[in-house]
Amino acid sequence: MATDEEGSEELRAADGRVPGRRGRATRHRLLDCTAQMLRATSYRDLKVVDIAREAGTSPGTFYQYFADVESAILALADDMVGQGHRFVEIVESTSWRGRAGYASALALADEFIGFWDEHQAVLRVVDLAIDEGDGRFANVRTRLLNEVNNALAAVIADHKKQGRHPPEVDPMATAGVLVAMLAHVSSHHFGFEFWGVRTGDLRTTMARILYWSVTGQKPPTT
Amino acid sequence: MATDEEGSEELRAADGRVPGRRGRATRHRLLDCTAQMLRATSYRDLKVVDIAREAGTSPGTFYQYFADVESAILALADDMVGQGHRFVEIVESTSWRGRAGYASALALADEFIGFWDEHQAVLRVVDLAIDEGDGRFANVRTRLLNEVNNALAAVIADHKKQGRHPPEVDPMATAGVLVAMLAHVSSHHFGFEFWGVRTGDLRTTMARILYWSVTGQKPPTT
DNA sequence: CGGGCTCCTGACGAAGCGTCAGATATCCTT
DNA sequence: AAGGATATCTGACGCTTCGTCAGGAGCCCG
Repeated sequence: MATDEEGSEELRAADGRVPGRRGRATRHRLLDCTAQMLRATSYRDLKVVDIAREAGTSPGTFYQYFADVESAILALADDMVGQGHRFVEIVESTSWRGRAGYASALALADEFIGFWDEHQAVLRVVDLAIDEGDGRFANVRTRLLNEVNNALAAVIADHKKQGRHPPEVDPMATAGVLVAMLAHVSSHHFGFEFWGVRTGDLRTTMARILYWSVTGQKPPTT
Repeated sequence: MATDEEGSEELRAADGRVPGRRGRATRHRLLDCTAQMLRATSYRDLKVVDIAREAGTSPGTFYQYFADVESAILALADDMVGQGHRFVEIVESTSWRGRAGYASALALADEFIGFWDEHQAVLRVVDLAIDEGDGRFANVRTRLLNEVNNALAAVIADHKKQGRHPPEVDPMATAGVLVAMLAHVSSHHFGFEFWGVRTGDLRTTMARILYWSVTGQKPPTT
């Protein structure tokens, strides 16, 4: 079904063998150095030789564990996917009614902004690779956001069932657009400073749009 | 003040001279081939040699007019900026009240989706280069969207003055988030098919969010 | 202690980049 | 219309980075 390549059970080296203790340690060291150098250097300037040297090994060794630099970053991104659950917990924590609901909206905006700040180095490469048409990274992004998306869609569908949304509201499309907004604005919030817009204002704005789109009600005045 | 490099008045070749008739023709031919090959090939696989050969010339000639492939695409992107005016016309065409306003919202969503489909090859590289921290492309994107952004902010500010928005609404931040949403969803609308969301649904969803965020009113039922 | 497996090395050929000295085309002057 | 000056083009070259591979070093166990 799925390729054996990055199979979840067995880790394989380039030559097909299953790495032992020493091999796994080297692989891990290479990943650490990749992550560390990704924060300092621009992704395009990340050379295999440099990573290998930083990890105290040689380029040949790097290629034993990863097909290229992107594959190494893909592994880093993969480790990040599980943390997408943080978003779901916020979405499902309240009924989204009244002030508590608006607080959830704010919390969700905060969580997105914080998450993107925390993982910006890796996430930037994810977006970059997706723009270049790399399906492996599109898959990672989908897995990261799928849960929140579905959770949000469920809440919206619920509100629709209670007559708070007109029939033409599509819960899945609405959730998708909201998640896209959250992810993209979080990713580029520094770029807004050109227009004199501070992150705090973006946070409130996104929370208001979120609250209205989910509940169909105006946000409570603060 | 600004660099003379890409000065709006005088076009310069690599050696500093102002190109004549033949030179400008060659430059134009190179740009055309770049645009054409960008649609067929992935940006990463775009080689200077290939572009030059396609244009019936040699790599040396390419470097006479552009520092690298990115610079050529930057020139293409620059030519696109002026068309951003299409968005402004829609924003300013009505008072945003009632059905006519909602029609504007729909039209704006359509225009964004259409524009991104039309220029996807170049816009993809723009986003890509921005993610890599290239200020020249960030500048292009800003110039492309600045007008709509300001126009939208003005409309929102107007509605706020009329008491349709609470004081905590920041027109500039709201406009920024809306434009970000429009641009990003338009750019990735095919990616939504994973969730079974069709472009038509995205269009309606964005128009609703747009209408509410601008006017503070629920969209009229269709 | 030695055979066999695991793991690592660093030099190498391929490929793309950007440059430059010289060749060619075009224009202008007289 | 010839001839010189300027504009434009060429393609081979040196450089860098990439990914590979044949062989060497380390480790474990009988």
